[in-house]
Amino acid sequence: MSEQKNIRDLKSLRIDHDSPVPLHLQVEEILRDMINDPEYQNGKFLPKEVDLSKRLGISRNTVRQATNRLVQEKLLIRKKGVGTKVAKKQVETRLSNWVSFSQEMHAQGIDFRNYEIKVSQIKADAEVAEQLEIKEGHDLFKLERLRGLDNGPFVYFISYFHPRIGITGNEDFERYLYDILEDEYHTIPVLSREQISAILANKFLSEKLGVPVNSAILQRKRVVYDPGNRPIEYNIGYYRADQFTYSIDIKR
Amino acid sequence: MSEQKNIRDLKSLRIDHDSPVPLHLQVEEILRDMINDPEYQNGKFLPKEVDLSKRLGISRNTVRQATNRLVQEKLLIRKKGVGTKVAKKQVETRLSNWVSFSQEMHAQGIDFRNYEIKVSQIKADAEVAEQLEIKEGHDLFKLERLRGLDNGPFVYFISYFHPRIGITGNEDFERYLYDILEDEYHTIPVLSREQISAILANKFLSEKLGVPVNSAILQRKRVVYDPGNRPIEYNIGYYRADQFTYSIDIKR
DNA sequence: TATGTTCTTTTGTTCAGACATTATGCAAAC
DNA sequence: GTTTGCATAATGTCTGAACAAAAGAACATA
Repeated sequence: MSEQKNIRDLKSLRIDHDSPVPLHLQVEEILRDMINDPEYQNGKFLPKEVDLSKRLGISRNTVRQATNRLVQEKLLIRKKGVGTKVAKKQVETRLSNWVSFSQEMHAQGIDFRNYEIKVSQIKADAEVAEQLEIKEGHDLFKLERLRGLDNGPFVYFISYFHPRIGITGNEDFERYLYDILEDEYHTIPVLSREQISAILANKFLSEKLGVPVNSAILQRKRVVYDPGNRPIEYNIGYYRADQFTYSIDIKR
Repeated sequence: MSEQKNIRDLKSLRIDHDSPVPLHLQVEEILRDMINDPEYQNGKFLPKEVDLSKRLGISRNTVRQATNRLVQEKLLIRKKGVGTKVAKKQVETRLSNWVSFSQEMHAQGIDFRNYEIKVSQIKADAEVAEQLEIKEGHDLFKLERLRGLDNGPFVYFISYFHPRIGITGNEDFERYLYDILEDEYHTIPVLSREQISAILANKFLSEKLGVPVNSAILQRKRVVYDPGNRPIEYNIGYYRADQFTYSIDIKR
C-alpha cells in the first residue's frame, strides 16, 4: 500500500471536536461519503486506519468504532494485513423495490435492446380477463416485446393493459414502461403480484429466444396494481433460464 | 442496582485466556446464553459491565465489544445510567411474508409429508462456503428432505446450516425448521435472499420427484439471514414445475 | 404537595499504546 | 524453478484509564 496520492479527499476532512455529535458518528458520516464515492466503489482501498485517525486528529479506536458498524452492515470489507474497501454493490432488483425490466437492467449498468416491438388491439381471453378483472371479450391493448442484450434476446414479454388506462398504441415503448404510465397516465404502480414457474420452450419461444425446443424457460406472470388495488397491467415474461435468474430479498 | 443475588450465574462464568478464540467472542457466547436464560428474558438486568469484566478478568472494553454487536442485532437494550437487558422478542409480522415450507403448506390447509429425511456432516464446497460466508472445507451439517403431498413428493430440499448455529444433527426435523432455530438456537431469521431459476430434471431429480428426465424444474436457492446480517442457512429447493408455482407480492 | 437540586449509578465516549495475526512481496536457499 | 523464510504493512485484539451524559433516588425548598 503506502501509495496514497490523491490526498484531496483526506485534506478536506474535518472533525468538529466540540460538536455534541460523538466523534465516531462523525467519522461514520465521512466513511459513508467515501462509500458513495465512485473512486472507492471501483475497488480503491480506503485510507488506512492509522492515517485516517492521524488526519482527523482522533484515535484509531474511534475510527474503528465507526468502521465496525459499517462492516457489520456489509458496506465495507476489511481484510487483516491488507486494507479496507467498499463492498461490491449487490445487484439492486432487490430491496423489495421493484422496477421495470429496463430499469432493472439500467441499474445494473447493462445495456438492453429491443429486438421486436409489436402493439395490437385484441379482445380479452379468459385468463387476461380474470387477471385484469374485466369481462371476457373486452377490447384492450397487447404489447409484445422481445428484449435482450447485444448477444441476443433473452426475454419475451407480453403486456396487457387495463382499458381504464387509456393506452392508445402510439406511445413510445422504448421508454421505461412505468415512466410512461406515471408521466402520461398518472397511474402509479404500487403492488406487483407475481407468479413464477418453470416451463419448457415450445417452438415459438425457442425461435424467439434462440434456444433449442424444450430448453428450460423461467416464466413470470405478474399483475401490477395501483394504490386503489386496481389492476393496471398483466405481464407475462419468458426468460432464457441459462441467462436469467430471478432475485429477490424478502424481509420480515 | 447493586442487588445481585443469584451470583450462581456469574460464579460459573469462565473465560479461557489461552484459547485461540478471541475473548470478545467468548463473551458474546456467554451473553447469548444469558439472553436465552428465562430469568433475563423476564426483564432482569444483566450484570453491569464493570462487574462482568471484573468477574471474567478482562477489560470493560472487551465486554463492550461483545455487547455492541448484540445491541446492533437488537437482542440487547442498553440504557445509559440504568443498565442492560434482553430486548423483548417481537412476534409480529410473521403473518404475510415468508415462512418455512411446512408453514406455507399448513397455512393453506395442505397436509405435507416427509418422504425422506437425511442428515449428514460434510465439508463446505466453494458454493456453500461463499453463501454462508465461511471458509471452504469447513465442517457443517447438511439436511436433505424430500417432501410433498399424499400423491407424492414434489420438492427436494437441501439445507446447509452455518456452523455457528450449532446444529447437532439430532434435532427433530419433522418440526418447523424455523421454530427449531428460534426456540432451540435463539436464531431469528429476518431476511431471505432468494434466487429463482429454471432447470431441467437430471436423473437424480427425476427419480426423487417422479418425473421424466428433462422435465421443467423450478430451482430456488436462498440464504436466510439473522438480524446481524449473518447467514443462518443456505437452502436449495427443486420443485416440480407442474405442481408448484412461486408466488409473491412485491410492494413499493 | 409540587418542584427543584444534588448525588450516585451505570452506560457512553475517547484516548494512547502494546502485542497478535494475516497477507504480501522479496530474497535466500534448495 | 520452486520453496522457504523473513521483513513489512495492515487490520485484529486487548488493556487501563479518564471523563461525559443520562436516569433515578434522595433530599431540600417553596
